Amino acid sequence: MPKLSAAAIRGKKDTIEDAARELFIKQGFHATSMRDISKRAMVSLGNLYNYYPTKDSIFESIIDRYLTVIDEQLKSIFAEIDEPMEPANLRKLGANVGKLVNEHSDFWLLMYIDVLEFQNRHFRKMFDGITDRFRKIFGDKFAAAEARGDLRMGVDAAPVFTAAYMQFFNYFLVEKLFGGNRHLGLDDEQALNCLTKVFAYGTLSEQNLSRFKRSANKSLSG
Amino acid sequence: MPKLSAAAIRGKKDTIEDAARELFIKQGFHATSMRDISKRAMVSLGNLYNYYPTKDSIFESIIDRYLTVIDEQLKSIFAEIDEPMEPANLRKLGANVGKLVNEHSDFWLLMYIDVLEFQNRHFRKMFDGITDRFRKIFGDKFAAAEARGDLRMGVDAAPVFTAAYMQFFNYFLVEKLFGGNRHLGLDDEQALNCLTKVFAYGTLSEQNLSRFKRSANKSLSG
DNA sequence: GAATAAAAAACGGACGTTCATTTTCTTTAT
DNA sequence: ATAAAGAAAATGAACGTCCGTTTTTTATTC
Repeated sequence: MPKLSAAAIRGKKDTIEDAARELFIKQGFHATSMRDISKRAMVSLGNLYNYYPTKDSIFESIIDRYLTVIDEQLKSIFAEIDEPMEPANLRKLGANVGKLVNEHSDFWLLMYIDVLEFQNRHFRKMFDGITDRFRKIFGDKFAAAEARGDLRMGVDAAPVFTAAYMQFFNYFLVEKLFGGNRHLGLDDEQALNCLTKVFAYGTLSEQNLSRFKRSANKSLSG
Repeated sequence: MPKLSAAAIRGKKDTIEDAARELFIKQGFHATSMRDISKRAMVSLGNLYNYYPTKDSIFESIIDRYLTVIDEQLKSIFAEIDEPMEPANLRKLGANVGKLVNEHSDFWLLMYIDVLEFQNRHFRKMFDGITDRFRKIFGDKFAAAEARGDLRMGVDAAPVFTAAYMQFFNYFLVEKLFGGNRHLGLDDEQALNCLTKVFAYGTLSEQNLSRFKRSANKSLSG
């Protein structure tokens, strides 16, 4: 047999990793055997070891690829935010985070596997120094908003923006994975409105708020 | 041998469950064997089955007992809140939640085990309908605050209080279990102040805020 | 037929659970 | 007072199965 093309190898790895991911998510890492993976991927048990040296490495490979996908999506989410503390933008952030959580809930389950079985080795970077990262992305916007007097006196926008980001994340994760069906007593749209309002009123200066109240209040009911 | 007293049985179960809990948390449920548990609890392998019919039942027993402990602590945390939307009380809520998370981080790891390996069967009740529960506890307080004009027009206090509760929880969980060291760029005290401020300014009416600003602003710097 | 991929078989060990056996301690009989 | 009896608790070897991985064999393509 001739050597497989890089594309063919990548394709086969994809089918193996798809199968493994589905099983890891459904029943956990330790409860999933290499035989389970080989059956679902329709590959012989021994052949798995032509592609991965160990079972752990399959998990790591899945995470590595997924992390880059999520990173890209996050980047594009942040890219469309021109004025981070503006209510409409906060709400859009929340909606996009919701989409990210719901469309890739697998990924977040893998994160919990990582917390439990690998001491969160692969996912640490998701949260470590996250406020500083936001400061790098939006630092000038934060400063400009402060200079314009958009923010209340003494408010540092970076941790508040981070808190909003985390709150949106946590809201949708609880909804999706922890069985908190409508745990805020609101549907997703209303919850987004409610949270957006809290963070808007929580940080914006009164002059800015009155402007916001006139222009957008009706669209954030609930 | 005569029958063991109920207290003796309970004592032995405690030592078994303590050992099992430590192992489950350190290395996960599936990675922990009955032999591991028997060794750490200094009980013979076979004897475990005089106290528990299966390995799963040990896990369930641990969770059941822990859930009641946490429930009690939560109850006492809520009991000392007389005015739920008042900033000082929100901050105290946050501090108490932080204590709960840090002193019982084991428990929350068990929750992630439950999410992954038992479809969150045992923990669902933690979040299901949580806003309604807060409405039952604080409903009259919420109504009174609204009647007094403490809240901004159109603000429903229940979901906001829930959001604050969840935010505090999430903040400390990320700090403790997900390796987000100072992920808001602040220490715990400053983070509590920052989050409290957001939720206070996010919900309180302007007349109430100016009162609050005069009296307590200096104590919530950061 | 040389080289590589795929499949199958085999390996040593660990798993959850069962069970025959031994130990422990109260109760009863002497 | 002490020994025998008996019931419950504790033990650890044994069972059958499955695990991750390695090795051997077979199939495929040039």
